[in-house]
Amino acid sequence: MRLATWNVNGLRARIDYIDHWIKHRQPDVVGLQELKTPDDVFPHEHFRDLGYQALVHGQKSWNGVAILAKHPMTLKQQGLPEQDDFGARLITAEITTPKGTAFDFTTVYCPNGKTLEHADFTRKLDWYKSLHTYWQQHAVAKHLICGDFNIVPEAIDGWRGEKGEGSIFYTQEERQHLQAFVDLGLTDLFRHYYPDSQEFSWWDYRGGAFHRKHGLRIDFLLATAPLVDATSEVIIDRDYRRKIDDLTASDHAPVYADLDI
DNA sequence: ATGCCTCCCCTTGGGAGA
Repeated sequence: MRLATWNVNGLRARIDYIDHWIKHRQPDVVGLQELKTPDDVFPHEHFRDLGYQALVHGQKSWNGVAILAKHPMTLKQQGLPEQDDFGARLITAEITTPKGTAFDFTTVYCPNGKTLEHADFTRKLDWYKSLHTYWQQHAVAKHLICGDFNIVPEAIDGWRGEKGEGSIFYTQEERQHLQAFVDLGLTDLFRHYYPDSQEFSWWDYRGGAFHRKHGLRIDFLLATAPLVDATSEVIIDRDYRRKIDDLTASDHAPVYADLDI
């Protein structure tokens, strides 16, 4: 079972690029973020032709999340309670694998926060509080939450290293909210399997950041213990941050894990 | 310090992204 997360930076602008990745990697379930697409024009038939059912929580211009699945899937939640006015940023489904294992899959597009001084930074922290509450109220043994968290967990996860400490994405306040999920029993799959590796999942479009290795690891797969135990591999798919022919990549790479469930 | 690039919008420049 290959479970993936990907901030695609515009679903409609990325659709041909996404096809390449899906055909080469053959994921079973994909959490997508930053669709920038209203629900009424989501290309359901396009993904159906590739073998996927889609559940969508979109909006015009900004934000938007979706889950693609090759296996039976039912919607459990659209939108983070108490945070509707901060955009379409959360969707949860229950998925049943061919082996008959049921698990919950949540994907999130966490707020950016803009700057430490901006009102959106406080709202970002509040949004995390609501996510924490949501998580506690939807506790199931097998649950994976993935997405763009817009937090650099440790100095190793940002190209600026220790020099970044204290600036937005690297603050203790933001990291405490990530730690709260660890305290609730979730594990960052990539860091669990690669304790010392510096790999990034996002690179700015500007200034040749990808080639200069100026990136951040902000896209995670967080899993409960039974799913951690079932995981055999975790990949940050940086090849898919590169241009394919004339197709522009997202500024985020896909991240996926293979699980025996 | 700012822009770099790319997306979106009842577009043609401006806001947002991280």
